[in-house]
Amino acid sequence: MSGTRPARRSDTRQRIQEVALELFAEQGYEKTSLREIAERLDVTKAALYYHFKTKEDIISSIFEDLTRPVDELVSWAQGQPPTLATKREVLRRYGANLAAAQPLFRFMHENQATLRDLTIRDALKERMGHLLGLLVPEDAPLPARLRATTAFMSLHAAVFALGAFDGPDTTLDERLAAALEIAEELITSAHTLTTA
Amino acid sequence: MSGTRPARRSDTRQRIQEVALELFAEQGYEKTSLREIAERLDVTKAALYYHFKTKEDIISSIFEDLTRPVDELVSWAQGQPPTLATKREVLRRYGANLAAAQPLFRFMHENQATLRDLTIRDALKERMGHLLGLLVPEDAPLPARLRATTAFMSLHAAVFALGAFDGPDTTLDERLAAALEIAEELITSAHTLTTA
Amino acid sequence: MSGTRPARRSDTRQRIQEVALELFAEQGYEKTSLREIAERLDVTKAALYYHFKTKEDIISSIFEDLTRPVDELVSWAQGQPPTLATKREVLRRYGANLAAAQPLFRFMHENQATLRDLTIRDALKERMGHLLGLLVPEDAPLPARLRATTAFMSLHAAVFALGAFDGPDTTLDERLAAALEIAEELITSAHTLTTA
Amino acid sequence: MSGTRPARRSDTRQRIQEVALELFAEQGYEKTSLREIAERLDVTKAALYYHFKTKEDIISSIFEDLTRPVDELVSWAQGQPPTLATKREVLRRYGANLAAAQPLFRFMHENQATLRDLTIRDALKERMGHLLGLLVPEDAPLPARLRATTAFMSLHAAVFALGAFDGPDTTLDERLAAALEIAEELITSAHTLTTA
DNA sequence: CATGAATGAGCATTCATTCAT
DNA sequence: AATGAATGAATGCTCATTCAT
Repeated sequence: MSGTRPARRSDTRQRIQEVALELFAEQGYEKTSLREIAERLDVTKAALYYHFKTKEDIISSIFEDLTRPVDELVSWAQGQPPTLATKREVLRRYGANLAAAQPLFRFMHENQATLRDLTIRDALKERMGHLLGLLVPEDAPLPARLRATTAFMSLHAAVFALGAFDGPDTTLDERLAAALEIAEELITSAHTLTTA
Repeated sequence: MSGTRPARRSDTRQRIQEVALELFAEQGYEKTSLREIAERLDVTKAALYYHFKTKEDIISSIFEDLTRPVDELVSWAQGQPPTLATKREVLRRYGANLAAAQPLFRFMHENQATLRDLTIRDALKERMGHLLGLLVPEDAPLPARLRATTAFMSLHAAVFALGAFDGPDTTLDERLAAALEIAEELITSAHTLTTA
Repeated sequence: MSGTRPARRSDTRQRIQEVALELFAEQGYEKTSLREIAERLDVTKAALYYHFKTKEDIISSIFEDLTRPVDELVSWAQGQPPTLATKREVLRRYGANLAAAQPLFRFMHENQATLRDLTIRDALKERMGHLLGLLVPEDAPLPARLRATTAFMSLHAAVFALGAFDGPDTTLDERLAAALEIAEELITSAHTLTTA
Repeated sequence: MSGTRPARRSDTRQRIQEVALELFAEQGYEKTSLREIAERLDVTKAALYYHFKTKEDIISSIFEDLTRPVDELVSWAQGQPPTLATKREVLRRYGANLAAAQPLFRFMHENQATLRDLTIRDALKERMGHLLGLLVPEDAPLPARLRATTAFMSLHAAVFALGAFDGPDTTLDERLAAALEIAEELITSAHTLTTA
C-alpha cells in the first residue's frame, strides 16, 4: 500500500514475481514474454534466469507462495468436525482468500488451457479436490457434489465480476456477501442431501 | 434451403474449422500453430490462408457459426413472456446447446485471457449479457443477478466436468440433469426476489 | 496505320498493363504483388497468368510497348546530320516522350536496383547508349560525354520533380521548358568541345 | 595478457552495417533478406535482432552514420557567406563525400521506390532541400533552382558511372573532375540569375 | 548479481506460380 | 477467358534459453 518505500536491495526475486503475476493475469501466460517482464523491471532477461530456472518456474513459485492460505484452510478444516457450521466457515474463508489473492486466482481462472501442461495443474486439481472434500464426501451423490462445486463457482463469479457485474455499481464486498449467501444455501442443501 | 444454389464449396474450409476448434480447445489458441492445423489436415499452411485471412479469422468464423444457436435462443426467449416457465426453458435449452457445442464453449471457458484481445471478446460479452437479461432484469438487485449468473455456471461446471467429476462414474446427461435442478432452484429464488 | 493485322487482344491484357505500371511506379516492382494488381482489376491472380507468363513478363511487355517512341526517336535521328539543330531536336523530343510516358520512366528511374536482374536491363542500357550517341560520339572526350549525360538528367530532374520541386507552384510544362534550356546549353558546349 | 586492449566489445554491430549496406547496394533493399546478411556474417538471424530492432532499423542506422558528413557540410556552409566561392566549395566537398560514401549513395539512388515508405525518406528529402538551399535561395526562379539540382545530378552521374561510363577507360577522379567543371558552370549561371 | 551477446526453433504471413475445370 | 484451390519457398520477427564475463 505504501507507495514510496525505498527500493531494497535483493528483493528482486519478489519483484519479479509481482510483475510477472500482474502481467500473466493481465495478458495471459503465453502472451507475456520474459522480455516484457524484464523491461518492466528494468533488468535484462538474463537476470530473470539468475532467480528462476525457467519461465514455468516463475509461475510455479508464485503459485506455491500464494496458494499456501488455501492449504492452511484445508488443514484447519480437516481438524474440525464436518458440521454445517464448519462448511460455512470454509466458504467464508475461501471467499476472503479469493479476494486477497485475486490476481493469482484470476490468472488460474482465465488460463486453464495453459495450465493444462504446466506441472502446476495437478497440484491445483488435487487442492480443489481437497477443498471440495471439505464440503461434501467424495462418495456423495452427484447432486450434492455439484452443489458444492457450484457454491465455489458462485464465489468466483462474484470476485471476478463475471456475468453482468462490470459496472462500478457494485463493490467487491457487496458481491462477496451476496455470493456467500448463495453458497450457503447450496451447501446447506448439499449437507442435507448427504447426511439424510 | 434457400432458392439460390450456393456455390459448391470445397469442404476444406469446414474441415479447417473442425480441426482448428478441436486443437484450440485441446491446447489453447496461442499454443496451437497453423502448422499443426495444416499438418493434421494434410495440406500446407498456405492453404489455410486461401480460406481464412488470418489465424484470428479462423476462430472468429467458428465462433460465428457455432454461436448462432445461442442467438436464436435469445431471440426466441425475447418473444416469450418472462415467466418462470420461460426461464426454465431457457436454462434447459442453454444446457443442451452447451453440450452440443461443447468444444467451442470449453475453448471460450479456458481461453479467456486469449479472447481478451481477440475482437470476438466484445460480441461474446454482449451475448452473455443478453442471456442473463432473459433470466433477470438488468436493474435487478445484486443477489438476483448473481443467482442467475450462478445458474449458468452450474451448467458449465456440469458440462465441462469441473470440480471432481473427472471419473467415468458420471455421464454428461446425469450431470446436466443434476445441474439443471440446481439452476432451476437458483432461478426460482431469483425470480421471486425480482417479482416480489 | 500499323501494318500488322489488327490483333484482337482482349482489353484485359491492356488493363493489366495499365494497372500494373501504375502500381509499379507508385510502390516499386517488388512491393507490388500480383494479388494487388488482380484485386484492383477485380479478376483473380490466375487470370493474370492467362495473359502473361510471369510477373517479369508483365513489366517487360510494358517496357516494350512504351519504349518504342524512344526507338523511333533514335531511328529518326540516325537519319539526320549530326548538327547542333538535330541534337536540340533530340532533346526536345526526348523530353516530350518523358512527359508522355512518365510512369514508365519514373518506374525505371526509381527501380534501378530491381531492373538490375530483370532482363530488360540490358535493352535499357543499350538504348540509353544509342541515345547518348546521338548527342556525342562514343569516342568523345569525357567532358563532352558527361555534358550530354547531364543534359538528359536535367530533363529527368524536371519531369520527375526531383530536388525541391514538389510544391504545386510549378507545372510540368514550365519545368520542362526550363530544363530544355539547360540541356541545350550543355549540349551546345559539348558540341563545341567535340567538333572543335 | 595485454591489459591495454579494451574489453573486446563485439564489433558485430558494425559488421552487420557493412555487410548489409554492401548487399542493399548490390541487390536492393527488399531483395536482400536478413537470412542472407546473417549467413554472410556467419551468425543467426536472431543475432541481427539483438543489435537492431527491425530491418528498417539497420538501413536507418547506416543512413544516420554515413550521412553525417553531409550534415556537417550543410552546417559549415551555413556559417559562410553565400558567395560563388562558397558554392563551389560546397559542390567540391559534396562530390568528395559522394565518392567516399558511394555505396550508401548508390543505394539511395537506386532504391528510391523503396525509400518511399521507409521513414528515412523524409529526413533525406529535407537534407537534399538544405543542400539545395546552399546553392540557391528557396524562392529563386525555377531556372536557377533547376540549374542547382542539375549540378548535383552531374556529380551523381559521374560518381555512379551512369550513362556510358562503364568501361575501365575512365577513373573516378577524372569523372569527378569533369563533373565539377560542369557543376560549376551551372552554379555560376544560377548564381548570376539569382543575384542579378 | 547481473549483463552482453548470441542461438535454435518456431511463428504468422505473403508471394509467384500451377493446374484441373 | 478465367477461376478455385492449392503449393513450396521464403520472409521478417519473437521467444525461451544459455553462458562467458
